[in-house]
Amino acid sequence: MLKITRKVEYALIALRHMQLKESEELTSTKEIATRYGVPQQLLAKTLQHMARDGILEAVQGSAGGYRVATNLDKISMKDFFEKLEGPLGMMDCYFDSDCIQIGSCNIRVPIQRINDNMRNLFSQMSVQEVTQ
Amino acid sequence: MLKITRKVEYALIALRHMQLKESEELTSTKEIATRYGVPQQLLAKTLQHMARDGILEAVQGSAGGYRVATNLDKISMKDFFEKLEGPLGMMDCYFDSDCIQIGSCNIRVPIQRINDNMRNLFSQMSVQEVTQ
DNA sequence: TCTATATACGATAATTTTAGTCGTATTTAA
DNA sequence: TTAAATACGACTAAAATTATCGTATATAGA
Repeated sequence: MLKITRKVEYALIALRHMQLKESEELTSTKEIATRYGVPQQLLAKTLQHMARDGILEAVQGSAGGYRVATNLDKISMKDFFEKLEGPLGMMDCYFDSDCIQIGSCNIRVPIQRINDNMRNLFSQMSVQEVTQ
Repeated sequence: MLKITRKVEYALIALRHMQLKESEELTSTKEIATRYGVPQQLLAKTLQHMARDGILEAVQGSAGGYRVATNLDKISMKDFFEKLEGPLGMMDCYFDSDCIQIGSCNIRVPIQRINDNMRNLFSQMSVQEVTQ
């Protein structure tokens, strides 16, 4: 429970790796995959995902690759998680309300309180803090 | 990602239900299962688990059941999670160090920092706060 | 003493989620 | 033209979670 996924893990590894370089320099999927022993195809999807979300800029073609496209100080870990994995809730009923038991559930409100705390924690933490 | 499990969910539902009663009164698995529409066998295991951990007291036999056996104000959500689900880490390497990539991993330390924050959050929150 | 109704718990099955792979298309530097 | 890169939907595999089964034991009450 309360585990981050490989997708997020690989994304953070990639961002941290890129931040060790000059900001204009490109990094290929292969470079990261071999350097950190990570499955290249899955990493590729993750980087593509981040490119779609505007976190990375992709350069296509033979000498292509990715570079950081935004100020990571301005992105919270909460937003980062949600870009990659969707809504951040400890239980689905935080967003979805189609749970049949919703009328009889006695912990919905308290769980939402916990969840607010967790979202708040990750709202106050920037990606930069993690990858710098 | 970052989801609590049904086991924890059912445990919280049960505790909250019991706290609405006189402290000596017993609650059976069936009572909670039918009241909240929760699978009885799985709930049973969860309650047994809590009994082993000293959170609940079990009374066997025909008119048996469970009652809260401890001061829930004194148990943090972190300890509660760990009793039910084991070590609370966003990545396994927080506890296990047999990851092959541990030498080349560039995010171990930052991830541990995040994890410390999360553990800290749940350390400061009592079960009572959630189930009262 | 018998029966109904509880808890106790290991083993197993089903389901869901996560992780990883495949195949193909497109882009572009050399 | 070729090699090496990104783009991406479809699919498969693996792992984790959720749920069930079967059996044993305890005990209140008829």
